[in-house]
Amino acid sequence: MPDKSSLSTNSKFQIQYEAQLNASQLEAVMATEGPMLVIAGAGSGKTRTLTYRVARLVEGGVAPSSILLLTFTRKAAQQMLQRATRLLDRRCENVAGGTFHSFGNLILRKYAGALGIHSNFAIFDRVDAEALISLLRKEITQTTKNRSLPRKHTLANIFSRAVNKMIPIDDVVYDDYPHLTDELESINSIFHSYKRYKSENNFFDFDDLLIYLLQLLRTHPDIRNRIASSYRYVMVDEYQDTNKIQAEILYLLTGDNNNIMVVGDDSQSIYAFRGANFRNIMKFPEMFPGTRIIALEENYRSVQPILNLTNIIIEQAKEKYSKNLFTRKSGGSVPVLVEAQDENDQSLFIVDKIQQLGRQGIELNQIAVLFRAGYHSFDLEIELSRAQLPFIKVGGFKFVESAHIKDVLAHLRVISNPKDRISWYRILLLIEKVGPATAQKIYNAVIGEASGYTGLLTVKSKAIAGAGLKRLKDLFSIIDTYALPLEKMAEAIIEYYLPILKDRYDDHPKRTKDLEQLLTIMERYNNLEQFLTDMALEPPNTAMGDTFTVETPADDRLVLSTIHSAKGLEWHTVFIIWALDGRFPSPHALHKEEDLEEELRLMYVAATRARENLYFTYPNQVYDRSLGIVLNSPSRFIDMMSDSILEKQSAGYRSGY
DNA sequence: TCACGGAATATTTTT
DNA sequence: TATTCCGTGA
Repeated sequence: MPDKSSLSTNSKFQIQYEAQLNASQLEAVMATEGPMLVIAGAGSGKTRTLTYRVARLVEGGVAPSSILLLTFTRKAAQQMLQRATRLLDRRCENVAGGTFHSFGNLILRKYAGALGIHSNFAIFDRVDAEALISLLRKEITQTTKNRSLPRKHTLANIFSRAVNKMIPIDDVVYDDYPHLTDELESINSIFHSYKRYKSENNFFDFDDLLIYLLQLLRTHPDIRNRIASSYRYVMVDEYQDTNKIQAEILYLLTGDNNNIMVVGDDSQSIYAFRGANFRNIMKFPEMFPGTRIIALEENYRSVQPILNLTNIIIEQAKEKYSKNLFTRKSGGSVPVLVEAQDENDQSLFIVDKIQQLGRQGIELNQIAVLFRAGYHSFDLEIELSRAQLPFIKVGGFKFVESAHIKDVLAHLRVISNPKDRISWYRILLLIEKVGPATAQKIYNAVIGEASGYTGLLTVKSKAIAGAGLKRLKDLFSIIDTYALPLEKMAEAIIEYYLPILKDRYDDHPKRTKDLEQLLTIMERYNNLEQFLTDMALEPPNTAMGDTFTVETPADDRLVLSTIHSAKGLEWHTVFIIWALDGRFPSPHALHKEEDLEEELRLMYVAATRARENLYFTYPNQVYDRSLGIVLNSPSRFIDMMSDSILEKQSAGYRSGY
């Protein structure tokens, strides 16, 4: 334990904290003891502060492994620790860091036994969860002939929201899905089957990682103490996006020393759909009496004209901590609102503008196009390819969620866990002449064999004499007899799978490339369970179809991103597309004030990503089929701004098309 | 029992 | 665009 006097003087530190931080940042970095809440405005050096604080603690003699840094993504944690390492030395690499979910995973692998759970649980990602829900949903549809049940996707959303907010399913449905109240009985019934299946088969979905962690800490004071005392300093980034479960976990995790620091910005809370509540941040001082509150208000990111605009956006919020953001960055031009004739006109405008910027010497990776939903960029992606502008897409549909990757992973999963019905169905249904009925028969037979996945080899094949099944048996037989290492196993599976892939997908060359990428990733692993866990918890965040080869910062590619995935990042020039009222805010958010507020904050997050240039674009005259009206005005969040704040232009590329 | 095509339908964001 | 349902033919 470092003595306290050494922590409060900085004379013998090699890092020049005073020279490199402003007064508020310095205060946050130097005050290491006791609870602290840092309210950090957009671009105010939040990451910098956390990084320096890690370095500061380590430099002051705190053991790196007793520092826990919880972040929103694994990448964020890695980056901070890398920077701290550059600042100080390699000791910083040993700081424990990651997401709440990965932390839950880590702890539960060790202590699940205390809850009566096997610690070799497998992790269900969203796609798996939906596959299971779909199966259970079908059972209900068949028995009750109820045709109006919500989609699996909707069901998964309802379940997750209920769990994350710690409220009953009924409340979620009444509040957020009132049109489904007639189906409550079925929805609850599917939810219970879903939970039962998970516990019977030792599966954890994402939410379970938090739920069981909380349960463990609540019910086992001894374990809780052991964990709490092993982390003397806890830091949490993006606190505005934590939910009730996470807040309580933190509370239980913080031992007697109370050394907890959370950093966040209530104005940037954009994960309410996942149970996040920005009021968490207001409640923090109540939860931890004696909390020191520090506000970071100087913005180092954006030029004044951008800040003028973003301040007007956030002023519209009804409920917020007020902050006073200011910048010393002078110059810069007024943000621009561009009216396009239609979606393609919008895309052409972006392409042209990016080429212009290129001629001005702005690198592609300094430019980002942001949007509300993954599919908003489809048309733009086509035009970018046509113009041969390389891009990388972040957010939306993910690589590991795409069908061909899931197919290959499913083979590995039945090897890892032969009881995994979802994965068995998945791989069996790929085979010619095998449908749901046959798959079920085979699955039951395999389970009956009680010899793991090789049970398939001894299944009587009179009913199932297909050549396709024979191939699968051969595959498993080879894997089993030669006890192939992970990489060879995957190669064998892919070789088996390629003909199926070619048969099923027209775009198989692209997908084949993805599979090669998967192999590259697997080279780093020698443990199957570890690999499968990482694929679920910390998959590459790039969208499918991308060559997502290891992060190459030098790589000069334009960034396309959902706003959610752009959190915490910044670019020289930012385009926000589809800034059309009825798309952004989305029409579903109009009925409830709090939903509308969240959309507003989302717009704020998007706009505050820009350093020098900010463009909003919207296609005019978009007919919305479900609403039955033509959308033709800019987002209400920016529509009222005067020309001195937001300059108006029109694109008009379409006429010369 | 399976495969396939056509048609209707729809909320989005992520660990 | 993806999902799901339904009918038809093999």
